[in-house]
Amino acid sequence: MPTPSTPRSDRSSSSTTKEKILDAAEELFSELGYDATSLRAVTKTAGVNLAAVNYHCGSKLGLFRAIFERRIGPLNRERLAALERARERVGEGKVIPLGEVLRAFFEAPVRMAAREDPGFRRFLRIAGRMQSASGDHANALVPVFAEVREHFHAALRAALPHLDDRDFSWRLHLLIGAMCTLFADPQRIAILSQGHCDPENPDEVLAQLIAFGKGALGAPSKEPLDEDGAAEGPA
Amino acid sequence: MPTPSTPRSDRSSSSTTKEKILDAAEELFSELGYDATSLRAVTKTAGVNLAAVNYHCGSKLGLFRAIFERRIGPLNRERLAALERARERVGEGKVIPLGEVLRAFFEAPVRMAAREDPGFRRFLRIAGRMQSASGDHANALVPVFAEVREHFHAALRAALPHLDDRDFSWRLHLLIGAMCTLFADPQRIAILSQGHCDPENPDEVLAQLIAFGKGALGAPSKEPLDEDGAAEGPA
DNA sequence: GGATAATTCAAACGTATGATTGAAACGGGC
DNA sequence: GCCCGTTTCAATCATACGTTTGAATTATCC
Repeated sequence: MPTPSTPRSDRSSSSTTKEKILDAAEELFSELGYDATSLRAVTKTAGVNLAAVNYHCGSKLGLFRAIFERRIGPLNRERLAALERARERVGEGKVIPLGEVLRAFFEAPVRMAAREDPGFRRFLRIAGRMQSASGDHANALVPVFAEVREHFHAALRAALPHLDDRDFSWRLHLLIGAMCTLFADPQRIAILSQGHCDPENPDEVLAQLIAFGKGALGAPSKEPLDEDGAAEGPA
Repeated sequence: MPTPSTPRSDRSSSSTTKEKILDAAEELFSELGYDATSLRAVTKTAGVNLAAVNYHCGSKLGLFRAIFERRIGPLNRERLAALERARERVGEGKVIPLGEVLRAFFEAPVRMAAREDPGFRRFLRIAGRMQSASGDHANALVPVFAEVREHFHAALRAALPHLDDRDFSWRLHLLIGAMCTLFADPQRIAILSQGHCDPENPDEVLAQLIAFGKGALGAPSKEPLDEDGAAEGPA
């Protein structure tokens, strides 16, 4: 029963074995997926012994969970804090405007991915892929997003009184799917848009996500009866 | 070099070996993913010999491609036909309204998945997952969607003159991501919405996708300068 | 109905995987 | 300076994988 209380007193020389493993696994999982990544490839990339991952994480599934344990806390905290700031800004009982809620929802992951640490970007890619994955490793982290989801669900619901429950659920689900697709492979849009879009620019990504989300969530509830479905967007 | 010219004269008793393989593979790939599905599981489910898949499809990757070869033709044809019908409806040089283009884009997969054949639903699930997958099997079918994508790209572009190229590319990419997430796991929204949403009802799915897409794509190009991001959706 | 091609089958091949072992090396506390 | 808990390491286990083989079986054509 190894319960590493104080892993190392001196970690000046690079990093812990476990951190090296997590970094390597993050990289490989994000590029190859869970199944296609072998522990041998992980330990080789990390420059550690094969048995180290079982020692530090217990199993391959434990390694996957450990990746999330390292990153999900800061991300969730930042998201909820941003929502709280928005709530304080508008006042106690007031409804937070849609754009503000969406900004609070998108800003943390976008900004954190843009900061120098490439590990977080890779983590986001893994997380985005889990939206449409199955298996133990995917099921293991359903609860991990539950709290954030509930808070933003409530805030968005309040900002969208014109929608009934069904419309609201549909749109929120689709919007999260759009976000996850973006996170799952940011480079794809750079290629498909032939360079028009720059997924490396956090301001651009954020602005686009918010504009997209506002339009999608804020669209009218029931289709107006006129048949021509021309864009009613531009004021 | 087996080149099965006429596979079978009598196929009254159930189906061909290859069809049994494709059906089983479709089921397992859609539930477990490509890597987690073994040929042994496929052949066992299909009730055929293990070597049959290599005989009929060449390899596991060939099996994956064969699944797409069977389904993608009818889907693409139906989508392009729907777009063509919409084009004829509005007249030669006219711009097809956004809602019509979106309907042509979404209707075929939604309707085809709703018809009795459960195989197509599974195929859609596989296809949706490929949006955020990597590896040979995912790369193998990039060109498979190219033609449809180009046609709808052009039609949507014409319907959205108020957007610049960058905004347009962002929104289209995000919209396709939202759709793929839905196809990749239709049951998820039924669970997360606590039964409010019924992904089995094609009319509901179609209406929601179109409403979502119209709002998302049709949203104003540049953020209005007023700071409160209240929903401008409801007229 | 016999030759010929197409298909099915059981068995095996070589390799890769996740996990485990037990001994060796390391580290801090006294 | 020795002891003990922690960590590393090479070696190995059992299993699962995709693929291949060659013989047996079945369908097709003349």
